[in-house]
Amino acid sequence: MSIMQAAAHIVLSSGIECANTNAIAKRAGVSIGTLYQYYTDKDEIVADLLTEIVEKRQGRIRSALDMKVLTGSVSDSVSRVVDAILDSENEQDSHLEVLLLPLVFRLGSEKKVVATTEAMEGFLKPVLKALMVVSNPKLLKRDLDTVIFVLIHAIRGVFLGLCLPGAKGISKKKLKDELNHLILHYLNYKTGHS
Amino acid sequence: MSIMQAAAHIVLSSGIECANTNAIAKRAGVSIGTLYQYYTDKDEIVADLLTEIVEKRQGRIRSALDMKVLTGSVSDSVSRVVDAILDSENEQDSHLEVLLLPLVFRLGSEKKVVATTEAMEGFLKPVLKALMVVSNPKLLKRDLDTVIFVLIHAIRGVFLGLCLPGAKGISKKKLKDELNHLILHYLNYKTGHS
Amino acid sequence: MSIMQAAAHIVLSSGIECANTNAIAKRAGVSIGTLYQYYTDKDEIVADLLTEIVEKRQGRIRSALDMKVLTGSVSDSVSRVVDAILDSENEQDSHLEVLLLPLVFRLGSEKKVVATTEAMEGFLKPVLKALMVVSNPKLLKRDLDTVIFVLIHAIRGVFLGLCLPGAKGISKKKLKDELNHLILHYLNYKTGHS
Amino acid sequence: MSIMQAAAHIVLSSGIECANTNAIAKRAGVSIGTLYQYYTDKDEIVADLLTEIVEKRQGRIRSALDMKVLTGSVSDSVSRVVDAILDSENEQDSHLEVLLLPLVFRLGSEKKVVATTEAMEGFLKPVLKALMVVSNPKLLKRDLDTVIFVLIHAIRGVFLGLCLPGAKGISKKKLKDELNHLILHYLNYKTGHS
DNA sequence: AATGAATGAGGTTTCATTCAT
DNA sequence: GATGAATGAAACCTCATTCAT
Repeated sequence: MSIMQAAAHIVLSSGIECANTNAIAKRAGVSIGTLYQYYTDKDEIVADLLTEIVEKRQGRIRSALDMKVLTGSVSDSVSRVVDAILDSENEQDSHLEVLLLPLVFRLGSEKKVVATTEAMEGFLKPVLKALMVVSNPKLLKRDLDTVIFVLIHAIRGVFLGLCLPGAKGISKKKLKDELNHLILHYLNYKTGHS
Repeated sequence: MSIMQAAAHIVLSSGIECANTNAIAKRAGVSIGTLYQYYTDKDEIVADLLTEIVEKRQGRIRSALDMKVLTGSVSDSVSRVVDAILDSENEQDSHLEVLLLPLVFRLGSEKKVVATTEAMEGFLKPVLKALMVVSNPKLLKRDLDTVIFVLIHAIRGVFLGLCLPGAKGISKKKLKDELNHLILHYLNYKTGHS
Repeated sequence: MSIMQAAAHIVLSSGIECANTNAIAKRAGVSIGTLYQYYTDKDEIVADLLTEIVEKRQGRIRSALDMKVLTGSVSDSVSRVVDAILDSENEQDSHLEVLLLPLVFRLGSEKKVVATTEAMEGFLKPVLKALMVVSNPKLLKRDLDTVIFVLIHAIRGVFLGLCLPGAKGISKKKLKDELNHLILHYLNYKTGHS
Repeated sequence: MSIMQAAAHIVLSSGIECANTNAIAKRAGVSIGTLYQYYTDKDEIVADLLTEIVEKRQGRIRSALDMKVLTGSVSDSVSRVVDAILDSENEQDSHLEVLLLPLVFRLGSEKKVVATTEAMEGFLKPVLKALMVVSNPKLLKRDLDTVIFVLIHAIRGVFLGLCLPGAKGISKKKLKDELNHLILHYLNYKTGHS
């Protein structure tokens, strides 16, 4: 088991407070000395783990949109983005993300951290902006930055909410439908259900 | 300065990692012994701080809705809730909430923690449900629990997003407008702008 | 409840580690300040408690022997001493004594401590010595101090052993018989059973 | 100096209250961190120290009896046991035992503690029982468990008494003689002196 | 490269004791 | 006398990190 996997496993199964470097090394089956040859310090392990998760999701979103933005309808694009955000190859990645979030605030800015928010925002912003401007001229009357801020954080809130205790009974399929609904209506499009 | 205020101040100005019991006691101008006469352990300090913030907001929301839900229009109710959530007597409360959130996961459930999510959810859920059912029969065709889940976490996401670095340029007024817009359109109401 | 009783109660019911001054004061229904007006420090509380127990037992032994040593037989005297040691007005005194013993070693010698051993030894020694010399001339050939040392610590060992977990099934009556037997045979007297 | 030796040394020279983990580590010439890599907590140090002492004595008693119980006389067996209990390779072990005894009551039962009493009792009980039954049929009329209880705690009392302040003038040789005397007479055997 | 024993700064918590009211 | 909030020295223990092998 890699050091990264070991860290993820411990955080998920025992909580952040158990994820100390000695425990991670032990679980990874390497010595603590070896761990420190691959990572300069603990922060780097956390940062890398977070980065990995975020980049995985980013990749999914990117490939969901590639080449199809211009050709498909806005509604299709939105649907693909929602799928890409809510589907996770590794089911536990988003849970991990919530658990690691705290540590982001501890990480010095000089560290190579791609904070999850910024990552999501940084990537989605231009895509959404383009999408919106092109396809719905009415939006130009509103403040685009604010619209995007609301959109991104609303999506993100729902996404992270999935990992909280209150999300037990929620069906993923229904959630995707509603999220599509939310986005499209917010952008003044019609959807199937209403 | 009270222990609670001292804890809040340190978390906000220096980060969670600096908020150790000695530092809190020092900042509060009391001895460490005194601190431990008021709080049984560090977790309780965090829990109480979080509870305080959450309850303050809950109070605002509650009084924003009291007596006016039935008489006013849905659009007015939503607007009042949004105002209550985004306005903060103490400007820094929401920032603090984001910083403390992580620790909720560490806190044993036996502690008197009103986790922020649950608190918001627990209180808003019935209000929103009533509001929706009464005023928009079309919603009955959708799954109400999922709708509410999306609504709450979307609002919450935007609310918490305000404290992240990316929110610098966002005007609160515009944000409120957009959030109202988001909610009402999601619930199939019309608003002024679109 | 007096401070002394409170201390005894806590030690017996919750162990020495729970018997701190604050807990004792609380249980006694007085403030910690009041406690410190009656006792100069914690050691004095322990010392007084121990002294109380020891003196109570000493009183029992003394009155058991008073006036009857010269008139009765050795066997009767021994029997009375054994009774006096093993019977306890307060059943829990000896248990308390074992639990407090540790603290004796902590107590500075300048404190008014009558250590249990010394107390028992100091009082029994002359009595036993007189008894022995008078009634069994053969003993003079042995080293009286050693004989008494063995006797006292053997009795004391059995007495304290009563409070240890292994003593559950032991009947007090049988124990007294055997202890009488032990002592008398050791001093070369005959008893009823053998 | 090993951690164990350091702990023993401090307890003997300065008392239990000075035997804190920092002092032990310092005396042992290791860091406090190292100490905690070998022992999970302070209780374990005490428990191990006690266990070590008890097992050392147990070993002596065991080897004193091995193979010779059946062939030799009862009087020889008793004499060997007494020697094994009172002789100590390390002169200070029994003193240490008395000082540590108190702490046994504090130690959770889940700890690997072989409490001295139980250890002594657990081992001596069957040996003594066998010895008695085989060699003195008269004893069967008495309650064997009580007899053994008295014997063990009497021996133990004398043994531990050796470490108390009152034992200064006692010669070990004379003491052994008297203890043999005590035991054999208690079991209705005759010895040389009387 | 890999190891893991050793480190020690620093965190949390306890509790005997004081002293202003 | 009585009170009890406040004190702070000192205990226990953790864990990120180093470095000799």
